[in-house]
Amino acid sequence: MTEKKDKTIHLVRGMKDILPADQPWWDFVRSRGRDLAKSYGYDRIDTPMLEQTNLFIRSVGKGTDIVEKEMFSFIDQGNENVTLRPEATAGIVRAYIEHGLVNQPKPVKLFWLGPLFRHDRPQAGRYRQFWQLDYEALGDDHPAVDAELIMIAYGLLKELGLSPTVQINSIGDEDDRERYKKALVEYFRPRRNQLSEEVKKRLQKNPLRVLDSKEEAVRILVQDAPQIVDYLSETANKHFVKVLEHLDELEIPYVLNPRLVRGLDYYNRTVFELWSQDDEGGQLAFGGGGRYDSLVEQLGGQPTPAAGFAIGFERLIMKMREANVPLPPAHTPNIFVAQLGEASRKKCLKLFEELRRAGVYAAHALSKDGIKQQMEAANRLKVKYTLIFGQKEMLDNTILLRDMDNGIQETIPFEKVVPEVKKRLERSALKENHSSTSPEV
RNA sequence: GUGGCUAUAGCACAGUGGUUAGUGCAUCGGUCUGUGGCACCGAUGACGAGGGUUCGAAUCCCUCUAGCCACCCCA
Repeated sequence: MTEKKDKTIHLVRGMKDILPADQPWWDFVRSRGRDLAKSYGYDRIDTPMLEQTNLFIRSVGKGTDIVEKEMFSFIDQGNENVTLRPEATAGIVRAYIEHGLVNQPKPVKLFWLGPLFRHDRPQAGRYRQFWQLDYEALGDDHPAVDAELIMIAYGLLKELGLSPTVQINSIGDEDDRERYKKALVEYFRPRRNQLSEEVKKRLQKNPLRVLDSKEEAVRILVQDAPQIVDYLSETANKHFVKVLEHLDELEIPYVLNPRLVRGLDYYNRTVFELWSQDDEGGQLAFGGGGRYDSLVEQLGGQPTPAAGFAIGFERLIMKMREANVPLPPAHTPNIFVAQLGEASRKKCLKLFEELRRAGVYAAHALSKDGIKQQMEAANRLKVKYTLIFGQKEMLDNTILLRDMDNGIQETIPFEKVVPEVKKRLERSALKENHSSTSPEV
């Protein structure tokens, strides 16, 4: 507890600032997500960060790690047990029920985007506050819905410059899963001594999760274990086949992964994940989703089939950076207003504002005195033109327009500066569109 | 939640018991109150925190904190 350092306030563990330099990546992902939502007819919905704790216990599932040890939960001043949302679907479904969205034409397609909270151990690409975007389609049990969601998720990642693999499986309906779980437990019973305590516990609590264990011994055993696809009812099986047929038609490559299960209890039938191929062969999930046909009813709504997926921002952006994915061109100022002397400074702030109102993206450095420093600033901003307004120009009622590429300067009447600048910028923008073949950076 | 590794300016690094902790980039200023990219000069700014060993600690030891890696899990 010393004087200086310990008073420094710092980031809470697992939290992250998204600095101006990071924003282009985030903007890119967010805007692509939003654009796609629009073009597929998914309407934006926002839900609060804080929900009743029970919402997640009832949806995500009591036995899951998320609920058991990762939720930021607390009792508020009104003695209510609340939780910072650890995932998005539960809140969306709650809103769907609470506001009667059930009365809208089906499927009700929703797009969601925001921060989530899980008290996990932080690691690269894993934070305690992290962002996801979600697409959810409620009220339609047709396999085409599943396929469309996969198409969107896959397409979004492709548009962001990545090449994901689609991992897909069906975990059937509840009866199917019950029969399968029994078979699985039976398969492992004679092999119990090869299992760690951890896996044994999981086998009891949530047998499906044994399938995606990373323990070498378990992985080997799992290879010969019964597969859930063999336990699907006829309807569930048909559903799955139709989803796959759609994907074939769409020419979306996928990997049938009989060991794919998801960490939340509410899923049934189709489950899928989108993986990046890591150099070392390790897999990293960008996101995933699936059907959750009983969740709405479970949370007190009418029986409503539904499906959705979520994609996490942090890993996505991490991989995009690694892959040097080109970002859309940044919106930067294209003209700089430089002044010399007190009187000119006053005029220049006004001029800057007039340019802005006329739709010209201008910049200035009014606090600087030297012309040199202002030119430096203009250069750094990579503006096309710099306007120079000093004593001489003020007397003549003119202004200098300097082309920053070739250094050519022209004197133009002060009153005409705004339309003149506009005209020139428009002309050079046109020229660039015609000549430039690659939209760099 | 478990185990391991790491922690030096905004960033990338050097310094492994001995003056005032260096370098590059970045930032600010000067050479140069009328012109940017170059050059030169200068300035700002750091040993994660606390304790211990020692004449002396960025360096060795302990504790805490944080990050990273592998688990766990997931996004």
